[in-house]
Amino acid sequence: MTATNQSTSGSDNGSVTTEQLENELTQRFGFAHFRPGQAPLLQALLSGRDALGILPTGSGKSLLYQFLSPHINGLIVVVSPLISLMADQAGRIRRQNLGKVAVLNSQLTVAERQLVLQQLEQYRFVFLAPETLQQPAVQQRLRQITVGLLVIDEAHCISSWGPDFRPSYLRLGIIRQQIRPQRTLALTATANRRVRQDILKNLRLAATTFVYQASVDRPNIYLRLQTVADETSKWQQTLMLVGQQVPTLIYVATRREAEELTQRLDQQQPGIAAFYHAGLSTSERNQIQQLFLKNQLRVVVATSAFGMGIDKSNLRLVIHYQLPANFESYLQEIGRAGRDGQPALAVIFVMASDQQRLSQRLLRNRLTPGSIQRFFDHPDDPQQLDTNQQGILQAYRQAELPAAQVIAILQTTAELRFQQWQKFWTYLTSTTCLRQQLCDYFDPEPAQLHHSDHCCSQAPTPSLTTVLARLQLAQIASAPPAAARHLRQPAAVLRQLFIES
DNA sequence: CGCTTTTGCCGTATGGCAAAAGCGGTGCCATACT
Repeated sequence: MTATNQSTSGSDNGSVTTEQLENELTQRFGFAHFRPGQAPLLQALLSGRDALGILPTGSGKSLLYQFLSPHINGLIVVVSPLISLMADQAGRIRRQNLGKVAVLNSQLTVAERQLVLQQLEQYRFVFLAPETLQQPAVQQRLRQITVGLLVIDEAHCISSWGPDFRPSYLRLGIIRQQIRPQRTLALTATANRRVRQDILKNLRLAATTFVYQASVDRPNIYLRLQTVADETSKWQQTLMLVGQQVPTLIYVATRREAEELTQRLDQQQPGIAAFYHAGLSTSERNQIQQLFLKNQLRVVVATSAFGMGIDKSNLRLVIHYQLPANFESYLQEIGRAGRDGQPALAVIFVMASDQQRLSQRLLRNRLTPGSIQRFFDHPDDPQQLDTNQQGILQAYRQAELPAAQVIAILQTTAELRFQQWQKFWTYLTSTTCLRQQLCDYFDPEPAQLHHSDHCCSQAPTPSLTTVLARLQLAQIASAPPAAARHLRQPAAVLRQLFIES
């Protein structure tokens, strides 16, 4: 977690001190101190190096490129996975008057898009999706002008979405080499060693790239692994949790499950819950998000569609009613709790029957070597492929990859998904500390841990009721002032709560 | 992959049985329509 290999040549900014940076931070942004990782990443980038930053959710990743703006010649290009994320971040830059900003996506009319492209030099920041970056006209324009900084936001998408969902993510490295940015900054909240290597390799970043990995531990989130015998028991315990009357997010595996669980909750307490999945229209999704953010809706039952870019500070309870696919998803999803630094609870329910059900799901509906080959040989042959599968294969074909290589890529990805799931399952059914395991999985070096009951074998594990009684989630003020987000003592709060007398 | 649920048929009971179906989720972009 320390900055190493300070660059010594090729830059007039190479020797900027943390103190100088902090002065600038206070002057320009009004913060007294950097969050962990911000200063070393800025120093590396100012000295002309490329960088990869793995920083926890809500630790000020966008501040990095905002801060760098006056130190950089040329355009700052930010690659973002979601239109809503682009809109949020562009809006923030506009409100803070940090420079002229453009968003380049399908929400714009053809004329608007052409205008932005024509006047590209006049902007300070441009936000776009990897798909847009693939367009020849966009690439050509970016090659003509100076790109001072290329930012890849949510860079883990390269690894998690690239191979079998959004193949444009796999082409970022090639495009990067063509537009030749002066520096590149990749950012994410979750990346273990394999994902870090995936990101560096796919972006074609050099081995000298500065990598900063912060601890993934979120000490104010109490991790609870709850093994249940059957659906009835899971439902009853969920009712008890929902009875805490705090902002709650419930993750389920399917759209149908989200709707059914919402309906059952609604029968118990009408109006408290809504479901959220990608089958809803954009306006419905926005509406639910807004209600939830404004505390007018207490419970959201969601698929993995809910999360990225949603910044609700006072989420107190995240329930995994069904298991996520791997550690990465789990960490991302529980990470949405307690962003205000106040105590929060993450409960994950595990049933013995989950193992078979979920491994079967992963083994099913896969593209077989036969169907991939057939697609390449006879692209017009309408096989039993869904639109997503067709799109993926089409993209690989357009990238002029031979069928054999596509088969290998998709085979490896599928095997990896299965291994990730098995690994996650092993951990969920072991008796060692979940927090310890999360940190082992993500961190390069052991972090100082803040243990929850699950790991402390010397004491009997308290019941869920006891945990709830200690946490007193409902007593926590729902709307903390902005300053509370910089609070650095959640561990002390927890110690009072858990390590009593 | 193999287990559960639904369907279809029997032929007339409100079952019985076998065969067939069903079984994740994430979002850009385009283009063609009202």
